[in-house]
Order: sequence, then C-alpha cells, then structure tokens
Amino acid sequence: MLTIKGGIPIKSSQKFFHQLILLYRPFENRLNIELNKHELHRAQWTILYYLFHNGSSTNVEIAHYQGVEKPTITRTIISLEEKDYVKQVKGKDRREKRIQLTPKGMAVYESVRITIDEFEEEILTGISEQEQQETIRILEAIRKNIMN
Amino acid sequence: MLTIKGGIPIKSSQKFFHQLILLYRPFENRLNIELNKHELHRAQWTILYYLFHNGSSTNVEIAHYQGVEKPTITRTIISLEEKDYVKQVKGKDRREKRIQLTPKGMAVYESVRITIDEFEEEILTGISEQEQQETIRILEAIRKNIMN
DNA sequence: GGATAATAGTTAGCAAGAGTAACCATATAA
DNA sequence: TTATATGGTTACTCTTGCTAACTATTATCC
Repeated sequence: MLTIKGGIPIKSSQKFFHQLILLYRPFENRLNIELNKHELHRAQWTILYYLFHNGSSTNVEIAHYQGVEKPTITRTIISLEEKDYVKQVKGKDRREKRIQLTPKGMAVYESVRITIDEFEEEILTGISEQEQQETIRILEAIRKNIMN
Repeated sequence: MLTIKGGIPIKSSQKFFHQLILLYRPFENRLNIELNKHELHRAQWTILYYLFHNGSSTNVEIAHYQGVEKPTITRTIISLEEKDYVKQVKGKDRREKRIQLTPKGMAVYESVRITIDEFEEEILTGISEQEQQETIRILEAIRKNIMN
C-alpha cells in the first residue's frame, strides 16, 4: 500500500502518476527521433495511424478520438496535404471535409511502420504479451475515467 | 497476439503504444486543470514533487532524472523562485546551484497534494491496488528500456 | 418559410514546454 | 599552466496545444 522513500510515505496512486509523467518525455523524444528519419512528427504520425486503421475521416472525428481541439487537427492535416500523404474526398455535406490517405501516404505509413515496430519491440523488451495486454486494458480504463 | 480491426491485424505492441499516446493528452489536460487551481503547471509541479521527496538538488540532477535538457529546468526553477517556492542553498562548488523548497513551497506542495490525490483516486477508479503496482513496475521497465 | 441553432472547419494569436548552440564561470586533470 | 570537464544561463527556434472569433452550411422550431 505505502512505500517509504526518504521517510515520506508514498501512496501507490501517487507513484503510478509520477511514473506515467516520467515515462512520457523520454518516450516522445525517442519516438520523434524515429519519426524524424522519415521527416514526420508525432502529431502527424498519429493521424496517419488513425486514417490507416479507420479509412476516410473528418476533422471532428479525429479531434474527438485524440481528445484535442479542431484547430490542432486542421494544422496537422494541412501539413500532411502539403506532403501529399492525405487528400480530401467528398463527404455527406458541403461543410464536411472528409480526409483519407493517398497511395503515397499509404506507402509512407507502411514504411514508417517498420521503423516504429522495431522501436516498440525494443522498449517492450522483457514485458510479456500477457503483461502488455493487461496494461493496455488498464490504460484504456484510465482514459475512460478521465474522459467520462 | 493479434487483434483484428477493420480487417487489419494489430500487434499488441502497436496497440500498447497507441494507447500510451492516446492517454497522455487527456491526462495532461486534466492534470493542468487541477494545477491551475493553484496557479501551477505540470513542469513546475514535477519539480516541487522531486524536491519534496529528494531534498536539495541541482539543475543537473533534476534534468537527468526527468530526462530533459538543462535549460528546460533552469526556466522552470526561475519561475518557482519568483513565486518564492524554492530557494538557492550553498552547494559543494561555486558552480553548483543547489535548490530546495522554501517553507512556503513546502506548504504549497502539501496543499496541492490534496487536490492531486483526489484527481489520482478519481482516474484510478476500478483499478485495484495490485494492478496499479503491476503497472508501475511495467512503466518503470519501459522507461529503463528507453533510457538504457 | 424564415429566423435561430447547431455543426464543420478555418484563421489568428498566444502559451507551455522542449530542444540546440553558444556562452560564462569554476573546477579538475594532464 | 594549459586544456578539458562540469554546472548553469541566454537566446532562439520548434512542436503542439489552446481559445476566440469567424465563415459556410445544415437542421430545427415556431
């Protein structure tokens, strides 16, 4: 329940959070180093990932899924359009701007995927399949708790 | 091993990473909302946390622990000095700038701690003590894998 | 049918947080 | 004593996010 560190008791929930915060910076740094090999950043990559797995999507869908505001997505989409990785397709509205991967975007995704797979394997070294599944479940549950 | 989503198989390592990325934004947003009640940001809070648990520390120690560069810490320390939450104490060198919490900083930490404790409990709802411990262990292991 | 609401998206401007490069001052080693 | 290493700062840039205010289109309500 409590661990002692320098005389001050630490609740496991505290430690949990601290660990989550501490993990993110090194993680994102390394991820961006991998992505820079392909001249991409994390925000662009997560949108490629989403489009690859979900097909054509709107700004709002992506923003909602990622838990960020619309203008954030707009900017990233523009940068992906400039690279010719995504293109606009007709939506059900004239308001709606439906976005999907171009063949070039698809190819880039597949290529980056290889780099990222290696990275993922590397930093999950020593963590069993079952532990990974279990942790995924817990991270999902936390996300739900936060987003209600 | 593989889950299927829209016909595309996803390795659990991929899902793991995606989940980690997806968790962070909502998490930091909510954390900052809590911290804003005390006019703090995450970067300041993590330094208060570190100093509270580790006593007086140098810029380099903190930077190394958090996995960020020195100038990042310098900036945040300055903002904490302006609030009179930390102060400089004599180090073993004239180069070294050793920092510790002021009584005011200590009091603020304790007060913010209450807010954060509630937040932590809230978003860990439904996750057992044992699952938390297990996940802490895994997050630590990943961090080590990243940082070598 | 026309005024009002809601929805999708963009633009402009700002802030947090991080990085790099170059630098100063001090301490250590050769 | 000269060269190198260490601790820290300054100046500048980048990414990523936010809010507020806007346009355009669609839906709703009276």
